Amino acid sequence: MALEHAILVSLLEQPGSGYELARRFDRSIGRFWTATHQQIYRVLRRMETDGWIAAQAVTQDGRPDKKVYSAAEAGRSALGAWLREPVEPETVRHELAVKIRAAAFEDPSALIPEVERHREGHAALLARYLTGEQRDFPDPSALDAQQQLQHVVLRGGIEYERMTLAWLDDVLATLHRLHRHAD
Amino acid sequence: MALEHAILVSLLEQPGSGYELARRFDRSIGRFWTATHQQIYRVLRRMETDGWIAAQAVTQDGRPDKKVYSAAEAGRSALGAWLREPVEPETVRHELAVKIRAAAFEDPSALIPEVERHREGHAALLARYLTGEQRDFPDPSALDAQQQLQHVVLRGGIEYERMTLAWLDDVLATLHRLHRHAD
DNA sequence: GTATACATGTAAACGGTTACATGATTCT
DNA sequence: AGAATCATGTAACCGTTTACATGTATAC
Repeated sequence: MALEHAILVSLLEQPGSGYELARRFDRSIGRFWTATHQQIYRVLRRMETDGWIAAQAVTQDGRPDKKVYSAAEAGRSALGAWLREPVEPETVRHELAVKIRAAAFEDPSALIPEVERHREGHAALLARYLTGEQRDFPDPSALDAQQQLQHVVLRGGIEYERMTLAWLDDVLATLHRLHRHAD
Repeated sequence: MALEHAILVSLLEQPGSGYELARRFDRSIGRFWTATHQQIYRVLRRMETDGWIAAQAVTQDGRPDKKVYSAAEAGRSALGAWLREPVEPETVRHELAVKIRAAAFEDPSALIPEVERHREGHAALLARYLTGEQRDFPDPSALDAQQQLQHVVLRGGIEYERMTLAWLDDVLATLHRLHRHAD
């Protein structure tokens, strides 16, 4: 389980409320770990009970009050212990790949719009990553350790999207070829 | 959920028992969808109840009897309906990326052996994919539709591993650079 | 007036993981 | 004698998803 640890990293980078964390998980952290607000609130309560994080109530006017969490010493050392544990190989769940193999038993060209929609999504994501890279890391030679590590993770996302786009083009070419030969 | 559909695809490609399916999920199908035998047996029973698959008892001597499942008409049409549904974007769970960002709050060089172990795993997987490609698709111009679709999915796996290897080299270079500057 | 953003929760259902269980056969 | 392969299952637990719930404030 890494949701606790992803939350710890986010709170170490910047303290925040459950709501703010949920928004971060929709954006930067969500690139490599997704979570809904329900999960986040539940885990935050457990982490507070365990002393990994500390909450501070912040009253706001014009807006609901919020609880701002920050990482506590116990959380920091738990993160360190987790870092030294070996990573289990990630379990793969690639629905589109299942569909592509399933297409052999239906009309393969019916998948073309689906794959094109996927392709557009990945192209849009790549564009957002590249914009974010220029905004957040304009001068790669002037980054501290934290930023360099954030940047290398972002580069991974960028390369993943590039590879995926090229592969989806390959998939589309294959589907079109099968379509032509089915005529 | 796609486990049902992954099982259907596998049974359409080749009927088999729960045990045989579990082995396939450890190999070819496991490239893009993982499942343990417990999950598989549970889902097979549900699918049989729903009429998606049909079982045939096969008595063997020298070995335990087995139930060989094959896809039924209802399963085939369920697969077709699923194919026409839009794919939800996959939820990402990339534990190593969380660790890399977490490394900013610990000694980053402590992650180096971990990343190297990961790198070796991906290199070994790439080698297996390439061997499998040569064995199963020696002549890409002489493939039927089913094989072409299997091949394009395998090419996706190969490109994913290549990209990951290059990225892990990038990560290692970053960690080494941080280590040198920390001296 | 309607939609969106802010802010936090409960409850139920589902899917996946881990541990345990059984029993025969073949290979070393 | 012990390990690995074949073959199928139960039970408990945990994490994730989805639906429901509430209420204020701001923007259009």
